[in-house]
Amino acid sequence: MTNELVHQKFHHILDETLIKEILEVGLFRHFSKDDIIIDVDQPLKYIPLLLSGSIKILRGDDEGDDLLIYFLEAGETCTMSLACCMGTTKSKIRAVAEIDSYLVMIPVEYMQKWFHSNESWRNFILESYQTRFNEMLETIDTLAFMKMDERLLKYLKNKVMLHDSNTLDTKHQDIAEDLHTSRVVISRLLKQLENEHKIKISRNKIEVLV
Amino acid sequence: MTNELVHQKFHHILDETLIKEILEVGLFRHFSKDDIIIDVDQPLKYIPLLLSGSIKILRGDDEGDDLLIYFLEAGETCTMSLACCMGTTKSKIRAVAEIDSYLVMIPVEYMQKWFHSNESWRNFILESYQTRFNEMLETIDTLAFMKMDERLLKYLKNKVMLHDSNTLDTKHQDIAEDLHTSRVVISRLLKQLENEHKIKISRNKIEVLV
DNA sequence: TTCGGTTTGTAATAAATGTTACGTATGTGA
DNA sequence: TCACATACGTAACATTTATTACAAACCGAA
Repeated sequence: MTNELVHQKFHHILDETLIKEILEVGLFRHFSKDDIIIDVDQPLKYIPLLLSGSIKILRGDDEGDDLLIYFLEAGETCTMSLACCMGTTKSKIRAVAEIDSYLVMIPVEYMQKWFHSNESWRNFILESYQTRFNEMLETIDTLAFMKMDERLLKYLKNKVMLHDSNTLDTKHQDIAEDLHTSRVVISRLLKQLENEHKIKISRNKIEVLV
Repeated sequence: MTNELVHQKFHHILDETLIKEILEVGLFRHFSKDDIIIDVDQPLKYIPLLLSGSIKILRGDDEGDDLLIYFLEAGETCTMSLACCMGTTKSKIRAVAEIDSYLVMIPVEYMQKWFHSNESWRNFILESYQTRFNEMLETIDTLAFMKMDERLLKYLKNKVMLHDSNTLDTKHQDIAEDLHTSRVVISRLLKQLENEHKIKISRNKIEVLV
């Protein structure tokens, strides 16, 4: 079943030989919602390929403060881990399962080997880097140029897009943590967005109208 | 003379054959201080390798507002251009010569070709990505977790480090643009840093003491 | 239904940053 | 040396965001 998923999610970019090898050496793992897949300062020994679900990539500082950088979706890999694996080998980010998720974990040594031996893997890595690079730029943009109310709306819209549903079941506190601000600020701004008829709020639920 | 520089700055990472090819197909360019090397929305047809000098990589929004992302030093390449070249082909950043600088510009098609044919080039690209990735993370950190006074001091220290001199000849307005704030704010905070004996201010000059 | 924990609303206040306005210093070239 | 542009200092004020505190609403379990 997981084998099927590997084919399904990766055959468009990785060649048959490689997929076969992935099935041999990869470790299949399941994570439940809110499980921490990798944490800051943990050593990275595997490259994750996401088969299903969704993973939140966060930057955490020393005091446990977080900031959402981007989401990982099925068919993608975490470029952070690539960058980390090659260099310091310590994770600089935290990865948390947003919903139940299945992963294949590839031991780093294969990542290196394949990079020089398999063209489709090279392209995959390169493409991943590009995608994430642009997403990091986007994040920087957001932080540097946007006010909190804009950031909040953007965050909500993005979540709605990824979830394929207009309604998010989330509490204000969670949003505050992702955007690295306080719950009070989020509540205030959500109320404001509701007054502008852009969202509808109820307990543990936010309906996005725009 | 520029040929010498290519060897000097890149022989530790790129092999002889490749360097020879770079000398054949690369275009040598000189930029003076404050020259715009590439601007937002310009199409990217070349990968730059920096031979000497220093280049400021900025993110610019629509209204001409800027934010410094990182500096490029001799022996490095701009990973942004890699990411841009492969994808949208339009630059998402602005590159400005910080001081007089010499570059070799490699046409994109070679970048692709070498990526699959030359191991040392592959490693170079991969290493560049790692370095920049970490720097982008650092930038995100700074924006998300630090206050303006901390950001300012960090900016000054970084510049001092890159310049090999305790004294920066820069005006408050320039700093304000790099950090995406206003001149008044920078002047205020600089004064504050001076009172804390961390810097010494004079016209067009800042001496960093810590 | 009642208790108790969780989630949300809101006010009051503080701190950080942004904006406007204008005065003062400093260097340059006529 | 005088006029002028540029760079800097600073006050007053506006806006945005953070913090604290507490009340109200909601929900599930006993």
